[in-house]
Amino acid sequence: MLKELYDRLLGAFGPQHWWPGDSPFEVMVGAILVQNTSWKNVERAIANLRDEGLLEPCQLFELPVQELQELIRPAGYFRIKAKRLRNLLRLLVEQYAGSTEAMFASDPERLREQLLAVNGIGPETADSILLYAAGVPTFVVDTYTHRVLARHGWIGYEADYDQIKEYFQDGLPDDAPMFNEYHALLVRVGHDYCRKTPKCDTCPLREMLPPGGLSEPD
DNA sequence: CACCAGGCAAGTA
DNA sequence: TACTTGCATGGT
Repeated sequence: MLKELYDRLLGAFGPQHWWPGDSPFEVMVGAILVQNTSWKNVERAIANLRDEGLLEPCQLFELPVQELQELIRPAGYFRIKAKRLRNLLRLLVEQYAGSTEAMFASDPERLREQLLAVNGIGPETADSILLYAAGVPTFVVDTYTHRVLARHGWIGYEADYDQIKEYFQDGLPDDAPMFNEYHALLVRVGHDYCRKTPKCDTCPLREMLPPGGLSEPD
């Protein structure tokens, strides 16, 4: 069922080419910066860091917080995100000598716990780092995932992050590239068709509703 | 003008 | 435990 949904989304939209950034570290930075923010704004912030030669763990950790704030300002929430970035950098630099390879060599479940212990990293950011930077086959859940599936009756609106994550991982093979593409496709269909004013009439999923059909938004 | 974007943590009762 | 609010820029 979930595989069929994936095939249909891929057929309707094609590959989304999401987020193999120039380096795993850049992906980690982006994972923090994109929290509740459009990717377009994040691109400017990352470009600022790249122009300054700061897309490297130790260099960035040495940068004073105020300067970091100014560089990432276009991504919004710049004061809190500067703190959050530095919290992540502290883990990377102090526990893994600033090496993403060393960090990703760690056991994925242990690393997930370590990431979640960082103030400013919640489940989606942790899983985004694991999947998109480390290549670990873990499913990333976001607000669109929840909304699309709930509205189509696949899950209940009350389902929480870990329940939705399990729902996907139990129903699909452990395949990181597929999880990568699946999440990107769900964001795409959510953004295009499943907003607060839905465009369900033209949604590609309209023809594959499970028994129960569309439910009311929230 | 209002509303939204690839969340998260802190505050309140 | 279960809600609510703050965080902030840039695009529609």
